[in-house]
Amino acid sequence: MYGHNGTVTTQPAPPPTDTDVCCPSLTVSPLSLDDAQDFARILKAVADPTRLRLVSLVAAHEQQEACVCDLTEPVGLGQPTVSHHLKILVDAGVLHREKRGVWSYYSLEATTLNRLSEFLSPTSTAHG
Amino acid sequence: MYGHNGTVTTQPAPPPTDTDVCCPSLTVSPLSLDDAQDFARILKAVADPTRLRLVSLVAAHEQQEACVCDLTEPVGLGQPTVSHHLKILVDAGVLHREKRGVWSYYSLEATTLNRLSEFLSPTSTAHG
DNA sequence: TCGGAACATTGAAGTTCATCGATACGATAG
DNA sequence: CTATCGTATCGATGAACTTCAATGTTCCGA
Repeated sequence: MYGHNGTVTTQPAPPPTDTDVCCPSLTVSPLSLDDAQDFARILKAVADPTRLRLVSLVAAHEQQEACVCDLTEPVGLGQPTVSHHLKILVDAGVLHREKRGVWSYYSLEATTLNRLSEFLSPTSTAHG
Repeated sequence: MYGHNGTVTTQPAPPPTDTDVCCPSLTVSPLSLDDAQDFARILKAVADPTRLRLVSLVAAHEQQEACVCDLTEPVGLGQPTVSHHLKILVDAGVLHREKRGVWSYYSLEATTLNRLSEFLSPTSTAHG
């Protein structure tokens, strides 16, 4: 989609590279609009001081999980606001929600953070 | 400041860990409000599809630098809008601007992306 | 000195977002 | 069944963000 101003001469149809298929990197090749929107969606979920603190609180909590009542006080916000932020993090795949009885326990979704970390890493090393 | 609910048994006065001083990690200990705001600011700069594409275009360009005129067409936006996004990225420390003649050449600030990558990495490995 | 080229800045319009109060939902205790 | 507790959702409000058109600024060539 990017090289349409030039004409393809040698290669007839170069297949997408491994980086394109498995884990696109920010600094290797120009991002497609789809990949850009995909990663921007995840990044936007984390790009908020309150949500960063929520993630860190969940990760640092016992058993690496916490319910809403554990989080409202540390971040100093109301329960609906905290639930709202947690929903955004769950929708983005950063946190995982498991309901046990009346409580909702939130835990880390390490895969998403790892994908983000490797995406931003200037030197893409390991390819899942 | 973080482990005050427990009692220290062996160490008399544990100094702040390297992670706290050098490069705080999202999943190690609860973030301070300052650190959260600091990283949220950088993340917010990158949490946009257009800006992600701009960064990737700069990184993939020759000499790993590009001027505004190289970027307006690929992202399909006007010059003022692209300049606006680039300013946000420069202010966040993601890109570096160097003016040569009439042109402004933007290049990657690898340190910031590296810091972000390690910050998000679930298993903090290398420090510094 | 004048004109043009490349880029930055300003002002405005439309949209999205963070936050709160009120309310609804589901589970448990009595 | 009723009351209560922990959460999720809804509606509203004020702020922030994205985008563009118009204008300002700086540099180079004639």
